[in-house]
Amino acid sequence: MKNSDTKTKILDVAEKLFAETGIHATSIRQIVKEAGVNVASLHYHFGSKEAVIHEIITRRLRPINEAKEKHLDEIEEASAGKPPELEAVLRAFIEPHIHMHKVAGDKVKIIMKLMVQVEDEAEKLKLLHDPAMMTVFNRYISTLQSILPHLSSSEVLWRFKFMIGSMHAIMLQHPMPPDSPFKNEKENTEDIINHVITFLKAGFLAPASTNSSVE
Amino acid sequence: MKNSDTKTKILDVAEKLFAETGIHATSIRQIVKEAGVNVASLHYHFGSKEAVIHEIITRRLRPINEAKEKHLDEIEEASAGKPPELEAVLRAFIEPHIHMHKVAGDKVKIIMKLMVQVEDEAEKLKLLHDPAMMTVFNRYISTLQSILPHLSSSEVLWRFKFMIGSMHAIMLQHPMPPDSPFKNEKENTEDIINHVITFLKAGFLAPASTNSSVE
DNA sequence: ATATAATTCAAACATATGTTTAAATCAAGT
DNA sequence: ACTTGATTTAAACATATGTTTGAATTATAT
Repeated sequence: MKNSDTKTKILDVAEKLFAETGIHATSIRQIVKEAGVNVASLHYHFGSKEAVIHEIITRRLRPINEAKEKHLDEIEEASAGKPPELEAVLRAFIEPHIHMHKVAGDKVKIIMKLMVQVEDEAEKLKLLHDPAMMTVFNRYISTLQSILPHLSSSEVLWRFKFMIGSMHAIMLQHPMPPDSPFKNEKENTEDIINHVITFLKAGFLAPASTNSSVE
Repeated sequence: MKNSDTKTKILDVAEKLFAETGIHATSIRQIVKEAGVNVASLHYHFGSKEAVIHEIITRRLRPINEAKEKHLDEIEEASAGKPPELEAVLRAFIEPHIHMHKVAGDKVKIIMKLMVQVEDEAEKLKLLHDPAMMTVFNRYISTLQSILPHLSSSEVLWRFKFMIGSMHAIMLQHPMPPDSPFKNEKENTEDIINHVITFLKAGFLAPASTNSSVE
C-alpha cells in the first residue's frame, strides 16, 4: 500500500528535519523535497503542517505511555494490594523514556522541544492535556502518594514534577560548553538510569519540607 | 532620552507578546504596533528580530547570574576555606531564579521557553554558551564537588543537571489538566523553595550510584 | 539660529510561507 | 477493458514575513 509508505516517509523526514533545524525553521517544502513527494500530497494525507507535528509527537509518545502503564500494572499486580517499592515505580516511569531515547537517538530531543514549543503556541494542540497521558500521570502520582503517605499531596506533585524535569534534563542533553572542565563521559543507558534513579529515590524519600505558613 | 524609552518599550512589549503567543507566532509588526513605534525603528535600534530575542533573554539572565555569583562569593567567604554547607549552596543557586520568577511573573516562563527554542534554532544565538553563565555554572559544580568528594565528577554533573531540570519544572509550570485530582495549591515562593531544596538536598546527598560497567 | 547627528516614519521590497486547485496518474474491482 | 475511487502532480494563490529605503522629524550642541 503506497498510502502508508508516503505517510510514514513524510513523518520520518519531518521528524529528522525538525530535530536538525527546528520546527518553525523547517518548511513543508523542505520536508516534501527530501521525502521525494509532492507538497499537495502532504496536505492530502495530513491536512496541515500542524497535523504533521501532532502526529510526529503522538507517534513517539504513545508507545512510551503504553509501556509506562504496562509496567505499573505489573508492579501493582506483584505487590498485591500493598504499596509497591519506590524504586520499582520510578524505574517503571523513567525507563520507557530512556529506552526510547536509546532507540530514536537525537530525534527524542526534538520531541521534548516540540512539547515545549507546542505548549507555547496558544495551546492549539493540546497534547499535554492528552487524556491518555494524564491518566498515566495521575496513576503514578497516586501510587507515589500511597508509598509516601506522610507527604502532602501538593508535595508529592512537586516531587513528581521535579522528576519530569530531571528526565527532560537527560533527554534535552543540556550542553556544556566545549571548553568547560566538566563533562559527562560517554555513559551507557544503564549508568544514566542508575544516576537518575539514585538521585530521585533520595529526593522522594526526603522528609516533608517545612511549611512557612503554618506556625 | 527617547532612545532608551523606545528600546525598553520594544523589549517590554516583545517579551509580553512572546510570552502570550510564542516567539515565532509573534511578528515584529505586532510588536511595533502594540509598542506604538515604527517597524523600522525596531531595526534601527536592534538590527534584527533575532537581536531583540537575544536582548530579552540576556536582560533577564544577567541579574540572575550576578546574584548567583554574589551569593557564592559570600558563602565561600563565610566558610573560610572549608567546603560550605550544601543547603546554602543550593539556595544560592536557586533563589535568584525563583525570586525573578516572583518579580517578573509569567514573563519568566517565556525566558525558559526561549532558551529551549533558541537552542533549537541551529544555535545561531549561543546564549547557553555565554561565558559569564558558564563561569558561574562551573564555579557551582566545583563547589558541589568539594562538598561531595566521594562522587565522581560525572555524577556531580548529572545531579547538577537534574537540579536545573527541577528548576525548569518550577518555572515552566508544567500544567496539570483542569480535571486532574492533583493540583498544587497556591503556595508562596518560600514554600516552593523549601520543596525544591528539600528534594535536591536529599538527591545530592544520596550515595554514589552503582556503575554497571565496573563489575 | 544653525549645523550636525540621532531618530522616526510611511512606503516599498523581496521572498518564503501554508494552502488550494484541477488535471493527471495509479490501483483495484467488476 | 472499463469504471470508480484513491493518490500524486505541477502550478497558482494569497498573504505574512523580516528587512531596507530615503525622506521627514526631532534632539543636541555650537
